[in-house]
Amino acid sequence: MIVMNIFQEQIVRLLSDLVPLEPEQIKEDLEIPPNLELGNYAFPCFKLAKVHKAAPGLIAARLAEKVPADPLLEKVVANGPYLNFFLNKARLAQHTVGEVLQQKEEYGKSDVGKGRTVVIDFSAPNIAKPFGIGHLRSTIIGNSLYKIHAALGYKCIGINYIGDWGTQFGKLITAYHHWGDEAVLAQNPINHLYELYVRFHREAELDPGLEDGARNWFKKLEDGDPHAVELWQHFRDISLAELKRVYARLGVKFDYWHGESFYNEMMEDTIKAVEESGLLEQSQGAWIVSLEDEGMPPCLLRKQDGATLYATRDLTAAIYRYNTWQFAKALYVVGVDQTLYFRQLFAVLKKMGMQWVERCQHIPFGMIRFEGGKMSTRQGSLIFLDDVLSEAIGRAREIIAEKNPCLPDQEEVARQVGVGALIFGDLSNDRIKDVDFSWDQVMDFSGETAPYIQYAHARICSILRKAPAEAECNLSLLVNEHEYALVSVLSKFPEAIARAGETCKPSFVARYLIDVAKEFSRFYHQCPVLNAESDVRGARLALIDAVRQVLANGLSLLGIAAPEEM
RNA sequence: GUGCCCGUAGCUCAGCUGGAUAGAGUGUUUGACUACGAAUCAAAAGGUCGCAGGUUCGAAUCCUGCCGGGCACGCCA
Repeated sequence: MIVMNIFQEQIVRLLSDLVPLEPEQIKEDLEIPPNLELGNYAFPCFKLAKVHKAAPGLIAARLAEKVPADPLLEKVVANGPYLNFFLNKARLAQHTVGEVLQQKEEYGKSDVGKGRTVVIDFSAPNIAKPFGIGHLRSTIIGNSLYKIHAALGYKCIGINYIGDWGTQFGKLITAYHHWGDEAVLAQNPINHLYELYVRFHREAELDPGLEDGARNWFKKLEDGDPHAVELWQHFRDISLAELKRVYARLGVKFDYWHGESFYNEMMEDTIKAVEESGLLEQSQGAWIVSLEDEGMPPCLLRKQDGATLYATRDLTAAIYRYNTWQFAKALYVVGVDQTLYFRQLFAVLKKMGMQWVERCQHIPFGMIRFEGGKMSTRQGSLIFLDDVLSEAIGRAREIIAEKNPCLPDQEEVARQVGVGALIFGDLSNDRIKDVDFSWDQVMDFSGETAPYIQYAHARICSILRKAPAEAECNLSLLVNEHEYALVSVLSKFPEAIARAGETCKPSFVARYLIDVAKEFSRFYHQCPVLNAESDVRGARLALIDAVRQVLANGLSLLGIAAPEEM
């Protein structure tokens, strides 16, 4: 619990006068009961029971007697071994709704990261391959982490470390020489490159000589062979153009497009630095850094033919990034399958004396599989992101045509809803879990989904169009069961963001938004707003305006739009 | 083979870093559009939290072992 509101602070203050524990400890122990009927906060008395050698229930009962009356609290009661705090509902409503409406877009943010920079490496698709849904995960998790850290006050640097260098380009050049067609390439560049890539791997199984050809061409590329460079440049340009189109559809932006090739000129310096630290050794013709003492396989920096590897470039990139930004954190949003690789990379940096390696963190996520199998670009069993987006948007378009045919700007709203559903489907679960791609799930817009949250938002907007919230209203009227539940959940937004940032798990924000939308939907069905008696109506308008604001702020942290109508 | 990760309702998943009767969604059954948008709400039914030990006042959560699944393990990225 790194963020406390004034109510929590007051409870800690009151308790620290009564209990032989440090405020920090009380803060730690303070918990949220399973449901609101048990109160807003609870203090378990088990630890005190040991100190006082008395039953926890007895201690709770004694404490309940001693806690002085406080305007922020409605009551404090002992319930078994717990001391339960019920907040003053009127004060909670005034404070929470007032704060949201005053801070607007700023509500939920904090400044814990003030003055610190976080570098986020995400998306990083392999150019020369179509953008599959595998890269989607890195893209949307990274995008959300960017926004969450920004909300926590960090200066964020988003880098798209595109895979525009490496042996794969040797493969592509080789394949192009064998089966490439300039006309087809001009007409449908991405598809043609994909076909070449798949064909290369199919044929290479029968003819291992192709792999040698590929390694050769990559070596030539690194040595600056004009023909190789020209082809590489061409493949890179057309792939980049395609990528930008996909990012626009997704609504994702980067501060830097420093791909692997960006670091080419610096790589010799890196290898020299490794050598100077006495780490570089030759083994079976390749140049490596041994990590035997760490219980890991060695890290390869140069192949037998002298060409560089992924690790060489990543090492270079890390050093460049630290020298450029002096980051407080560097996050690598990359799949779990590369866990060992990152441990190796960080171990080498550490051996080189780069103390800042402690600030580097691999943010892993589970694999996407399709019908039980791992998706593989090589085998061509890839699902194209573009197709997934089109299907999701198409589904949204259909539903709009059916339910809201007069909606203006239908195409854009369909994009917001369809893409939102896709993003939310991914971010709402713990990123470490593998996901089974299913079209059913992509097409399902009911239940715990982005459209559910967007729908709540749109309904609020619809009410507010009929009667805008007014500045003057009596928020202390918001004390019935549903209003209270809604106010309580609104007050927890800052904590949800803080937790998401701390753990680098956007799912905490996603889950939180479901709670808010669900609580709003209940309220909506039980409590009339427009037809309520005048004072209550004013207060409820303010309440739903606050809900609208929190939903919009939260969706934006996930990279999801909040349309006013849908 | 070794290491890391995962295993909660038919299915997909939450479970706030050890606490109060294990929660949602989906699917099934049923009810609600003559109140502000039914992409909604309400209700029923559904679980030996993989198995076995251990630590603890207290374990889905921590430790150990086993079972099942995934991933990784030198010239790909």
